[in-house]
Amino acid sequence: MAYQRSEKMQQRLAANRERILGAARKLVSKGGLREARMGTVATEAGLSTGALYRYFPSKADLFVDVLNAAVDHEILILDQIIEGPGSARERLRNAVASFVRRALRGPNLAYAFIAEPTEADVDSARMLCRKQFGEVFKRIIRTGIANHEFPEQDVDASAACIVGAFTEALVGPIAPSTRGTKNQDRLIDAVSSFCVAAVVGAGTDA
Amino acid sequence: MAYQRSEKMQQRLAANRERILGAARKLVSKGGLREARMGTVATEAGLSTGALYRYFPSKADLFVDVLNAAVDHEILILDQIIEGPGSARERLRNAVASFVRRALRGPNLAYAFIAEPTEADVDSARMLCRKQFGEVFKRIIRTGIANHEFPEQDVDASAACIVGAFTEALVGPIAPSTRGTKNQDRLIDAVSSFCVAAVVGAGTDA
DNA sequence: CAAAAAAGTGAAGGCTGATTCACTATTTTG
DNA sequence: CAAAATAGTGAATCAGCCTTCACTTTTTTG
Repeated sequence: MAYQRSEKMQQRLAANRERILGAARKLVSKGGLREARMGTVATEAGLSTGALYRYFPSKADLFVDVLNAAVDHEILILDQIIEGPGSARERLRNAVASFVRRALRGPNLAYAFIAEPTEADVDSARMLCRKQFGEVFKRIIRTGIANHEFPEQDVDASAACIVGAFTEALVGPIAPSTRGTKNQDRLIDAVSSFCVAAVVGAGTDA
Repeated sequence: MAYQRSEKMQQRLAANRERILGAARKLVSKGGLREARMGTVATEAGLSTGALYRYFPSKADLFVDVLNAAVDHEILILDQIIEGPGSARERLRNAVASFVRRALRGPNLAYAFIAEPTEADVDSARMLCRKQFGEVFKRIIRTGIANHEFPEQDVDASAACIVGAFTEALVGPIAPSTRGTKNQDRLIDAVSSFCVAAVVGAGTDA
């Protein structure tokens, strides 16, 4: 007769899977993808290397899962802000500020991912994630344009620029130093002001 | 007596070195760092793999040289614009537009480099390059602030945001498609407007 | 509880690609 | 031109890691 996993067994397996994901997440947020070896993940998760392959078909798959989970979480938060109350301008500002703040707080790692590449498979997933972030910002920009809070503009370009801007502004600060909270606040402010001003004033120039 | 290279020999060696660099550049701008193998570089340059190591101590060294050369070239161009005539605002706009335009034209590859990562050694060189670009933009922002063309702002943050913004806006377009020239012009315009507006309006919000 | 199934182990296998090196070819020297 | 020095060759070596697999342990079945 067919093998049937007991309740307890199921839970243990699920727990293992979580531990693997957690271990991978931890390693990435510490040393980046570059230093995340399968062997280390296994050890960290308290399993053998071979066991990992019972849960994930390949390294790329595992890390894409980690990436997606992290990003989904961030997107959710951004979405709440974007869909929430306030003027488009306020929401835009808050969304950017929130993202930057969370990134600086670390050890969140949507950022390690965003900033740093590896194998082709994971890399293309990363691209998609950036696009996802872009989508969120496009929505708020469109809203603002509809409102006449923002001038007409190339929504795709603006969204990409926003994502690029805060990403880049994070690259330096994120990895090594945890500069003082005061500086962090200043950075959050600078970056969000930059993005808001850009969107509010875009198309003004020509 | 000590061996002394003849004129002709020296030139041949120098030419080889150039051919190697050229081959490497070509391969990177085509397939990215990821696909640039030492063997291929050698073939492309008409030499054997071993020979490369007479000219460059390692793959990383070779590609860092390629990167730096490409970036220096771009920086030079940016510098001319930044130090040239016109209002700070115009110069800023032109600098961004020029960079984006050149990137879209390809096969320039400061971009392949900017967008795409690899080994730690090359990667850290890339970081430095980004910082260099940032420096250029800091200068023009400072100028504009001094002029009262731009409001007071966190110059470091703004410069980083600019570099991030146009970089990101390029990532999609750059690699696969050469979208029509019309679209390219539109993109160039959108990105530079974005950056100018951001700098002009930064600090306005709060 | 014995047999069957599934989970877990970790050393060995493989792959990719940089780097080396014993050797050959070319240049320079005297 | 012979000897010495340097340049060039490319197959073999080395290294890092992911992935596999023969085997052990645990769980489930009857």
